[in-house]
Amino acid sequence: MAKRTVEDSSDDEPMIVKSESNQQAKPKAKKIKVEKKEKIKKEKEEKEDSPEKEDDDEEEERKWWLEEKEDNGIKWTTLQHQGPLFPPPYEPHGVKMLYDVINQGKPVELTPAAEEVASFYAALLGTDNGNNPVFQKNFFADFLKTIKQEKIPNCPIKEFSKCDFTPIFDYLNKVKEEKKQMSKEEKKKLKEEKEAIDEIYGWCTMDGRKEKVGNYRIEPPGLFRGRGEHPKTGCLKLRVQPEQVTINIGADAKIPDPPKGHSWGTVSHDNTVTWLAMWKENVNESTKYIFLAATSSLKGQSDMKKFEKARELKVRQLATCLYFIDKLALRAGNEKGEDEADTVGCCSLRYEHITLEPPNKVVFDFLGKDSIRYVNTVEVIDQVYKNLKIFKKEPKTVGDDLFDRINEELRKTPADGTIAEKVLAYNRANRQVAVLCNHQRAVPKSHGTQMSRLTDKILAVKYQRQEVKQQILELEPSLKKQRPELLEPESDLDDEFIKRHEIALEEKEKERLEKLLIKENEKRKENGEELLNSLPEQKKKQTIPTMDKLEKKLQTLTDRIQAQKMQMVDKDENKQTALGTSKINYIDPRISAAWCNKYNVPLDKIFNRSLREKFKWAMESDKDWEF
DNA sequence: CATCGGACTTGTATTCACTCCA
DNA sequence: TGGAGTGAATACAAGTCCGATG
Repeated sequence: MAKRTVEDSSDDEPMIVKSESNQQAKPKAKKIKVEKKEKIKKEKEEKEDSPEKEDDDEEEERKWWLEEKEDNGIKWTTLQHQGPLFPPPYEPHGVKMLYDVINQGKPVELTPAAEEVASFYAALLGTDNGNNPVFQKNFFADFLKTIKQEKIPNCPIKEFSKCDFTPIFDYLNKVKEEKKQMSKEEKKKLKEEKEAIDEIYGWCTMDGRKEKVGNYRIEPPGLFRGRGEHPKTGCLKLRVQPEQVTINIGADAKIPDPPKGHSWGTVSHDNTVTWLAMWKENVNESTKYIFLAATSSLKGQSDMKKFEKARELKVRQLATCLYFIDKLALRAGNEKGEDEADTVGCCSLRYEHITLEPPNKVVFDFLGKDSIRYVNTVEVIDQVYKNLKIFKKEPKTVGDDLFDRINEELRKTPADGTIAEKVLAYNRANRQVAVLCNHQRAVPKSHGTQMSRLTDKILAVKYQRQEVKQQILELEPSLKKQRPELLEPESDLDDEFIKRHEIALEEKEKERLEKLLIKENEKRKENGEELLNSLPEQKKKQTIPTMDKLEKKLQTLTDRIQAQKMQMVDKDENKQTALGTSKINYIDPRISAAWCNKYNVPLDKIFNRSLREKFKWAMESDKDWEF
């Protein structure tokens, strides 16, 4: 098998995309053009070929991504939903905080509302937030405010430093512990209750179709956990009342009932927005929304739009490149390595290589083939000038590729590699995007252990392979000459490991036999037979394996080693990069899906279940699909 | 012409739930 | 068998974009 290694190249950027779709803009009827017509035809044919019978009870799944849709700012025509779910009222626990213990302080009597605020803080004792002075200051100011509002008689609380929240802290921990210790039935019941609520609030009907709602819960009260140096971190986030909430719903829809004894603040019927409910939060006065879930068609559509925009940009870049190659006979320009001269061609032009002179002149200055300087000022057509302006727009700067959308990292996938090798290639491309976006993470603390565990796993397989090789040679000693590799000892398989491994194997075998014995005795007990002290020595009927079987086994083991090695390399290279964000937000899922099809890699090696759900619209992209 | 804020998308901390090993 | 460790799900804060406003 040809061995191809996948190597990271130095500085060519993979394609990334940042959302541009901000819905305020309401462009006039603009069509999203996708290769839809042929697709629809194809779909139909497939249906006829294989009449599907599964899911017949479910209504036909809508493939919105195959529909032509006008983007006129209207997001829906009919909308029905259940409104938001409010958090349950506070249930006081009666556990009292202490104040000024050193001076014979006593447990403090608080009203439920004040107790609730105290408990918010108590829960955070010892955490980063709890220890943050700004957080403490803000919390305490609001705590005092609450005490005042509650008109608690003779409340002694004046200083944060004299407060002792540990009784509440301990109590909350105890409750948490008890929750963990709940019986299976109790847990199951709780889960079912949650699912029942989800069934009601988790769905809405938009344009006659059932769509998943994202966060249908009104955010519960608590302490604002502003990150970094946020000046308001720790402030009390008040309980939201229905009177503060705006419901957005179809004009003909039934307005959901507000909680008993309450009414909605406002009811609107704005079909140019996607939110179902909205309220103002008291700490930063920012608006909070209830939106549809990421898997909904609305979100999917805007996601797709985002990537279509990026695709457009690529087409623009290709066209502009072609224009120069055609007009000025520029060389195409390949990727070059670190150790080669920094010369460029058209596609590898960088930011600093051209300057724009209004209204329509472009000045080239770069080193071309054989490091010959190319300086030229040319007049270009308006469209090209406009394009170049876009390609030089911020945040692009000196050193960046002008035509950054043209190179695809995924081309480096080894077509004849194993699945594991291909996945590694994919992850490397994904990683470049993540590195580019600076999606870093701390190296997981168990990384070392995990790596050595993987090493051991590989060694264990190598050990097995060694044995199989020996068996082959015993069966057919003549192979020693023909296939000397069978004689070669496995790499890294040292005596120390073999010893350790054999002991482990022996122990495992012993355990297995013990279990067998127990089982056997149980059976005998039932049948009233006499019990055994040890299993009868198995008749060593070990049939001598055939050459065919041994060869097959050798191959499986070799494959397994290969796959595990790949996994290890992947894991190690990935230890300080978080792939999630780029996979969720920046990489066009159609690129990934098409890649999977092209290289015969199962989709689930790349996308987990929820991502497959979110990107349903992209999952069918066939192998010829091009960004 | 700067700034504000509504409506979204993106990023990250926390919680949940599952797995795997001692 | 339970408990540590993990990746997925969730919650919500933060960032972005762009039209409105004055």
